[in-house]
Amino acid sequence: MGATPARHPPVMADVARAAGVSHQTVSRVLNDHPNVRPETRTRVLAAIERLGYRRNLLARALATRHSRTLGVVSFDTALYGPAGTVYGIEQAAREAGYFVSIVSLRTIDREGVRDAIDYLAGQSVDGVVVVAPQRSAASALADLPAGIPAVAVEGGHEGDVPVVSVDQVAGARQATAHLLALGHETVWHVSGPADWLEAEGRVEGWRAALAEAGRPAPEPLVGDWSPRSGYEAGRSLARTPGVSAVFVANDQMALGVLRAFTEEGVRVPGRISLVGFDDIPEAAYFSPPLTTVRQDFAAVGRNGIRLLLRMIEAPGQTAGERLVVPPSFVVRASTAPPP
Amino acid sequence: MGATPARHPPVMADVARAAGVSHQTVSRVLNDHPNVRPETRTRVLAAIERLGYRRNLLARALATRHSRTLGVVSFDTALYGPAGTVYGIEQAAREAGYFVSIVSLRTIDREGVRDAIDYLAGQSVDGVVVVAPQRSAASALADLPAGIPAVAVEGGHEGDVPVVSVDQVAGARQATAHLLALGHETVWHVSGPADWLEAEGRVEGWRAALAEAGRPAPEPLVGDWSPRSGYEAGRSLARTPGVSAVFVANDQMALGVLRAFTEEGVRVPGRISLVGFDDIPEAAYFSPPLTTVRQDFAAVGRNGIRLLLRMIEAPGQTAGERLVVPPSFVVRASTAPPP
DNA sequence: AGCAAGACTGTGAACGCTAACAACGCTTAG
DNA sequence: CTAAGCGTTGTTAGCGTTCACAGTCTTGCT
Repeated sequence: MGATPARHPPVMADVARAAGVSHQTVSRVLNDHPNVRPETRTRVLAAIERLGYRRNLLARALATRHSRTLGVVSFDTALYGPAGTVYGIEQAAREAGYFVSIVSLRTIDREGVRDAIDYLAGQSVDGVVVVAPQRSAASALADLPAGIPAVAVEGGHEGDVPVVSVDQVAGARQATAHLLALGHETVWHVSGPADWLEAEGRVEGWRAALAEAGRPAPEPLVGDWSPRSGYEAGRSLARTPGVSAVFVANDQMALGVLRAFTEEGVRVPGRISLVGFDDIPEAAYFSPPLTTVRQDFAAVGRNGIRLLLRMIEAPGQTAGERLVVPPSFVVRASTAPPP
Repeated sequence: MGATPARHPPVMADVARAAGVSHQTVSRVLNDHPNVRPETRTRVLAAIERLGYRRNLLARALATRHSRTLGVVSFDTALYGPAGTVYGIEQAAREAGYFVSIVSLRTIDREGVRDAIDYLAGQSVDGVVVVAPQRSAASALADLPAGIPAVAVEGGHEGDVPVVSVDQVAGARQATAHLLALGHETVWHVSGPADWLEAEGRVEGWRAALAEAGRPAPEPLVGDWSPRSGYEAGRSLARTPGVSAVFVANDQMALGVLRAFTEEGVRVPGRISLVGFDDIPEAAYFSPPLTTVRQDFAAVGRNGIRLLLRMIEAPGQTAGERLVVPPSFVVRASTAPPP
């Protein structure tokens, strides 16, 4: 009772003293080493409990040279897609016994991604997953610091970093083909912003379906994912003669289009059919309920982690793998044969 | 050239050797200590550059006993509210030169929150912000491990942990008063799930406004925030005679209500007026555009960080502060006088 | 010239943990 | 009866930083 109670939280040595053993024995108990006498173990455990001891993970990571922490580099985690992916990542990592440290970039350029990864490397993360939906982000992966396992999700294939993503082209193709099969002459497109790989993939799929059917591809209207930009595209489309089917690159813009059509007196799907992309939770409750392409973002995140863990556990084969999650097409009430 | 190139990334000692100085001088350069000769500084900098040296933040944190990292405990980061808040937190923390480590709980109970905070404490985070929109989470804050600065956001007042949140009561009151002022006899309510503090606050504000006007409060319908639950409430409401105004506890449910009304042939705002809560990006493009209460989630996150940093820099006055962000009322086209 | 004050740099010891090895006591076989 | 073997524990040395202190080398002043 002579020593003043430590002002700092207890450390391993304190526990050792309290239990009458060496710090190393405490460490052994904590790490489930086999050769500790049961009685000693319980004594140590009791001391830990009594002192409220918590092991310092930083010191542990410093000594072992790995942290059981995975780094995530993301961009605008408030968007539906990235948010869902990051959520999947967190859950999968936790299940595998890893923790997650997130760096969320405001603007996503080569330098930002590099800095983020450098920071994470400084934290001794065991691996990194980069949410790289934009071309600029994906290309930043080309010159990753070697030595640290990394995967990209929601991105294109660049360098030899493994990638997990939803097959945008297939989804867009299916959406377009669906409209064509209903009898529409051609399908218009409201695309996402230029730098986004997903936007590009959807344009590509849409073009491919059109080309397959031998139909002309109208000039796409370019949006920025927001309902507002969809609204503007919708106004323009409503006034363009001959438009009977529109494939919109995401559901939020589709809502904007829908709103513009309502204001302009264009009935959906009576006069114009509409297909979206993503299947946000709201889409089923639009008026009319939106036919769309569902992406399982959480699955993308989970698979990203699975791939990353495989790389961590069996390094070497850093083959530029590519894992594709198939989208699923959800038919609701916004599509019908042309008038 | 005799030494084999280190298999591990270079450490401070390597830089020191390369620059012909002591490791301590390298440290000084890195930490911008004043007393380093300019020439020495550039020599060290050059060596750092040449070797591609990156300081090990773990070791630094271990030595300094703080990590310039803030911990975030959150729940379902895929929801609009928490996602927005977490985004605000990340941005504000980054601006202040802090990093962010996130633990995202699947279910939010006392034990989960405790574990999360313990883990973060083990990471030597300098502070913790808990996104605690549920009563169970908020009450978990009552027995926080002392010593580590913490604030709660989006939560109620419990224990003496400072809280930042949007004034739910005021928002709900305003929404209800708006409907009353339009001439509606009374206002019905579709509430959020039981355990949520925000749901409770909105019920309270709604009740208060009704009581003030001396109007009876109908039994609220309870939803779970999802469009689907709103849809069900909407069907029920459409068939209840005498309903002319509904205040829905969030925009997603309001969308569901809207959909049900459309299906039942109930015109909005012709026969029933509708007010939502949150102002999600989609709300302005509903049919009709939704009158709603906007919450600035990012501001909540930013203020949470601001409060936390104040606590970190000036410990001691852990007074149970309470910072309230005012909501703002956005009138669109879903409200009108009763028929 | 002499000497203190200041600038600059180096040395050793933490920080709290794990890894590697050494040492101890007890059993068991030769 | 002794040596080897095993289970169990303690000791020492890192992991890569920073901190406290002790030096050394300039200056500028008397």
